[in-house]
Amino acid sequence: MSPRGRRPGGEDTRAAIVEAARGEFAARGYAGTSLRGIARAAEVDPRLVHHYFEGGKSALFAAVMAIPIDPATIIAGVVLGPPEGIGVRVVRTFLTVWDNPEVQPALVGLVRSALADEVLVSQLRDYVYRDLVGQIVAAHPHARTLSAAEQSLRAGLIATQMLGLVVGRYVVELPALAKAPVDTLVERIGPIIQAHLDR
Amino acid sequence: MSPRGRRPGGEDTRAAIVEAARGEFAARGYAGTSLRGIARAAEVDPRLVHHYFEGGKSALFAAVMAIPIDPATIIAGVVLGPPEGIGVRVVRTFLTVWDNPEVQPALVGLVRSALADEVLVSQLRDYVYRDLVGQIVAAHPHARTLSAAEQSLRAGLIATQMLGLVVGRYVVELPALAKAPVDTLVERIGPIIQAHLDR
DNA sequence: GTGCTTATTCATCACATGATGAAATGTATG
DNA sequence: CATACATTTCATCATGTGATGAATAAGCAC
Repeated sequence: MSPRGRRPGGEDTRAAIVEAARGEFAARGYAGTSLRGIARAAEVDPRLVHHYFEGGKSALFAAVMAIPIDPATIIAGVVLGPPEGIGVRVVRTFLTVWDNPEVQPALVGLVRSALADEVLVSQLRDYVYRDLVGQIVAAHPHARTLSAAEQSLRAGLIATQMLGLVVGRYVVELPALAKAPVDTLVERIGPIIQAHLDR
Repeated sequence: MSPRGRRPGGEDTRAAIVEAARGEFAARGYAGTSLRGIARAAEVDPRLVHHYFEGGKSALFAAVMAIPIDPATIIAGVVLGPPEGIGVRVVRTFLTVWDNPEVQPALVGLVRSALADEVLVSQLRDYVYRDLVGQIVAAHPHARTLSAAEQSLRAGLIATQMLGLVVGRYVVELPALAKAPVDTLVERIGPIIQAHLDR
């Protein structure tokens, strides 16, 4: 009962499409990107985009921007260890993930597109708050004892700092931020996060 | 030699177009917004958009998003006064401008669109760095004595914080941030900016 | 080779977009 | 009223878009 016929060998063209799509989405956002533009960038017939990604543009976006990162794992690594070091661990972990050239284009594209679209932005909001920053605040021995409103505020302030870091370093690419070594940023920003949690 | 003919009285329809355009650009970004969509939202014939804004979409965007804010004036107000209060003044001034319902939609639309577009983002970069944060750093008695590289880094870190504030409070609209009163944010974030300048 | 399956190409559809032209309508001046 | 100009409407163009169908080429099992 082995499968007949030609094998789905076209792994290279599919990869070309994915790569081109990542680039386009990252540079132009979701609305500004066209399937034909992607095909052009990948030097491929536009029909192939539909062939490999049934469901069209949205499916392609979802497939290409599927981040191979489990937030729970990230959080787990950050939360482990002494509470007085959470700040620097957050920043370091964050930067390590984002500096990984494997996932950076996808993340940048995701943020660029999410910030420009009403429905995507609500998903981003939930993600940032519930899956990331909220977890961090809830894991800190002092911060977790605060009122719910105060915890939300702390989470918001931390989110502010991390969003700004992402936007400044990876989206807007402010020179000084984009060039700065990870250690420098950890050293400068880590304590800020820590202060939001401690005091 | 008084002008003959009908007066350009249609001030209301023009206003409707402007308002609709602001809303659309703010919600969908530049690429995601169509002239016909704007006309539809304004309940107006699409041709009128071209009639009132010659030059099409880009001209309309430029006209509608022209921010009635002079950065120099803003900076001047912030820089005046004791250096140890710059941090809180920056944050307060910033929030006051952005909370103004007159300009908020335009600013949000501008940021949303800028973050999704390659060429707009470079303008945003120059603006943030040269016209805003750079000026602040250069005006601080301690920070201005630092090396150029260090000044850039400080500016970048401050930009991080302010960008994050904007994105978090006005674009993503994280609940705790969006609801927080100005005083609270000034109190929490002001010292962070100050620390970037002082130490 | 024969048959089956996939990859690739070509052609095309219906639709939305930005843009422009021309006519019709309204409103002021003289 | 007649003229002049702005507003508004209607019609249309070329182009780009996402999407689909059909045909051809290529690889693998039998």
